[in-house]
Amino acid sequence: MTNQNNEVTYSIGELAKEFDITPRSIRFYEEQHLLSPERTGQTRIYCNKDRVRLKLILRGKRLGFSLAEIKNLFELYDSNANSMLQLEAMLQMTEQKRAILRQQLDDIQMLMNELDEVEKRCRDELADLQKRGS
Amino acid sequence: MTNQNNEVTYSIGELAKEFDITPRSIRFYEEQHLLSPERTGQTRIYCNKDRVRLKLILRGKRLGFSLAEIKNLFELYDSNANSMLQLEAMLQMTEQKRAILRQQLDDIQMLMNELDEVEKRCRDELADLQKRGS
DNA sequence: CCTAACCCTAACGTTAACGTAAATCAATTT
DNA sequence: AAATTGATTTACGTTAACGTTAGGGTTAGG
Repeated sequence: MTNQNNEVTYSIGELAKEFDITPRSIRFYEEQHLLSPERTGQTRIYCNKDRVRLKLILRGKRLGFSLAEIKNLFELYDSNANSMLQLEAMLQMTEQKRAILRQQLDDIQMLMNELDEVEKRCRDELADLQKRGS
Repeated sequence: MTNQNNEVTYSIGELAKEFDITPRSIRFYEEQHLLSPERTGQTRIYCNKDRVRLKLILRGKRLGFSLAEIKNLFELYDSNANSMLQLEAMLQMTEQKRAILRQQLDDIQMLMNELDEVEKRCRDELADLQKRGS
């Protein structure tokens, strides 16, 4: 659908289907102030910006962030910080998040290596079985 | 400490302190069959293998895996799968986990880019403030 | 007019991963 | 001997992130 400004809009059901979650979840994110869609009467109307937000929420979740932390990141991103103090606090925040992401990169690298090992042992075993079997 | 075989061992408190978690958590992991330390009387005695396990648990957690999934990975790793069916199931599992990790790598990359943006905007703003201020 | 497919609010239920409190025991320390 | 320290079990409490149920409104189609 499109609204009066000819922008694309979505119903809650459409978004739910697209991202494979339930409407309940989307409403819950709103309750937690991670979304704030327009309304026509009672019905929620999501614009493209809302859709992007939702995508970001789900990405954050995949990375193990809590909804509170994700909200935190949003505020950081939206913030029109104007005092030096605020700005410096923000730089600290970004650095903190960066550290977490670096740690995750390390973790992923190590886990991948272990999966390689498991897989190799597995393939060797399989080859062995096939030899004996034939 | 060392046990009768001259291997290094740890108390629950030592491990808790080392990894900055509570003994309660460690006991809980045991309850969920992620650990199974020796005992002397009632007291738990952790060997180095247990310590490595614990480290792996925490790494899994940082990556957003549930304890059940981590247990799953352990079984996969420990498994002496001997039938072709088991081995193939295992290969499927590793591929599945790999897909998740790849997704996370993507997610991290994107989030890092956004942090770059936030930081850049922030530094610009700061520079601007300093100009006007001087 | 009915019902099917949407939407809504309100509120209680559920699961994972521990936290916390109570009561007890063993080894040191004072 | 008394107190401190660190271990144990048992069991109820807690938080996050929804699931689920109940009750109700509105539009399109048959």
